[in-house]
Amino acid sequence: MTSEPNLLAVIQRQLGDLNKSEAKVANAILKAPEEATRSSIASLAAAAGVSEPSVNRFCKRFGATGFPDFKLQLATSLASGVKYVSRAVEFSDDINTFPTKLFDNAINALLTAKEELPLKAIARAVDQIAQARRVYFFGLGTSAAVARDAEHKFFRFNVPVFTHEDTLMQRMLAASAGVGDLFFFISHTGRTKVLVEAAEIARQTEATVVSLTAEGSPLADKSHCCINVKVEEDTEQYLPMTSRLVQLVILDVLAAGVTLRRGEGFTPHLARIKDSLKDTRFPTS
Amino acid sequence: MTSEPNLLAVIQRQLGDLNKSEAKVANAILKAPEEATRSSIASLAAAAGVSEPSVNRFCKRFGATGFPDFKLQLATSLASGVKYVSRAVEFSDDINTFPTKLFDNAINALLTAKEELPLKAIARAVDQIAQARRVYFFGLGTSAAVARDAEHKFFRFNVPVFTHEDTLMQRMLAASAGVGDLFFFISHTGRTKVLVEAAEIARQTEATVVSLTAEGSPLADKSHCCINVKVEEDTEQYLPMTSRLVQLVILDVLAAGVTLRRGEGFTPHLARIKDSLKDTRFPTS
DNA sequence: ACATTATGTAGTAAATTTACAAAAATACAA
DNA sequence: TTGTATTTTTGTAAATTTACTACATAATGT
Repeated sequence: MTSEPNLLAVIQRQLGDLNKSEAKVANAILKAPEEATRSSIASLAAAAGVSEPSVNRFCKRFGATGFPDFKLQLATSLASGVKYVSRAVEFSDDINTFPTKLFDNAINALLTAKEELPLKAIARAVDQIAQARRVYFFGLGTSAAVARDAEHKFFRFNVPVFTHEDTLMQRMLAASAGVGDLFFFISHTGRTKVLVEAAEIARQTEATVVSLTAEGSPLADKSHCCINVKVEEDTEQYLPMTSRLVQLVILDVLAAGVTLRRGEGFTPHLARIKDSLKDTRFPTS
Repeated sequence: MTSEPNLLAVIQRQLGDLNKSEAKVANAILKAPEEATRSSIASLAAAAGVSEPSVNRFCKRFGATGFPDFKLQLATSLASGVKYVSRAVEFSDDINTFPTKLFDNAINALLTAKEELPLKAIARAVDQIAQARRVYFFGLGTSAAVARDAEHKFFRFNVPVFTHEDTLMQRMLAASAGVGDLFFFISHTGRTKVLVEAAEIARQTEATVVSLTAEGSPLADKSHCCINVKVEEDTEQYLPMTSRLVQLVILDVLAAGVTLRRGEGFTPHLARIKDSLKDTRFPTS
């Protein structure tokens, strides 16, 4: 049972490839998914305006053994929380629809990423970060914000952490690197020239190069270790929204991995950092 | 249909109050719940060593209209039950468990946030951002990274956008603000003194103050419009992980809202920005 | 006009539910 | 205790609903 993260999303995506009566069934289900899980094949067929075998064929097309199995998958999919499915926000959307769409997209991206986590690469990156004497997080554009977030997270491990958005600084630091230095490149596409060049320069030193980017990209090729993020970003969308969320959570995973590596004795150190912020805040009333 | 949070737990609890054959059914289900959702009433009856009507009576006892309805509830319960339990990472976790935990926590946070989206506040913030002549995103620590991300997103709207991590710059900019300026403060706690003070200073001018922070916090009190984010961050955890994800998606929502406000004619402008990046990338092979 | 695909009809098999009867358990009096 | 009445539990068998299969017809494309 290859349970998809979201059956409704799959149906929505394939809408175009369906023939007439299958499309009718699809629309009936998308219109009232909850109800579909409680219907008999006869009532769903009536609701869609097709015959019962058409419904049955529809179910088999989507990998179910039959109608009851399909209902089960649908119910499971609905229970996971993401109800509505949208590719992109449309200009016809209003305040009641587009926020939900964006949240659903984000949730879907994380669900998908969770299924295909590159655990070996993650474990290896944790090793390398834990051993590093110095860690540089480099990214540009949206990924620069991710790098900044990583800096805030990782500096707590007593390892000097640096971030630079300045590409010249990135090159110079890469050029002067040595043993114990780790360069962590963050890029959605893995094709940004200046970043790939910086990775190339770093790679010519004794430093370690780790990247959080797309598999098979130029940046991935330059890295000792590449954490592959497969996020199908809607290309019509002009802003990389979901991929950076996945990147952030993967950095959380790396941070947690390093913490676990440090062992329980490290907890007081983290607590001390937290306490140091106490005086900068208004007390809770 | 008052679907219980976890049907298996309910069955377990009532085990003592059941009569012989019902108990047999209960045990069969508890032993292999997943399988039960896929069984027919005949096979489950056989597995439990009882007659088919006994299984049917069992189902009705637990609030279902019949066997199929029961299977549906069970499947729903199994699918959602696992996900809604967010657990902290333990020192006994290993590479196979803690990444999933962190992803589940992130997904849960987004699911919860989605349910309680403050749509009115969001709509209002979109209005205000769309009207602003200048927008400042201010945050500190982790929220500074969020602010940086927001900057990358919002500068595409032909509205001058600024971010500053420097608290003195934040104060000075706040002090010299005027009509048409919008200050957007990002803070998980809403209690960071320097940020609240900057908000207070901005508030004394003609500028608009919007915040993405906790309801009822000092920062929220200083704002014209507060987008309330209710994320129950694990207080034992030393890093605010999930709240910033929710903040980021809400900023995506605001950006999308502004785009929709700009109308369809604005799309070419966004495309132009995207195209401008083309030459900085290695072409896809 | 033929081949292919799509869809529906009707019959069949399977699954579920109901009605009812038998069996077991319980209560109570002698 | 023991036997009997009563209630509860359980199973059998039939009725009903539901889902599936085989085949025929319609639509589509070549």
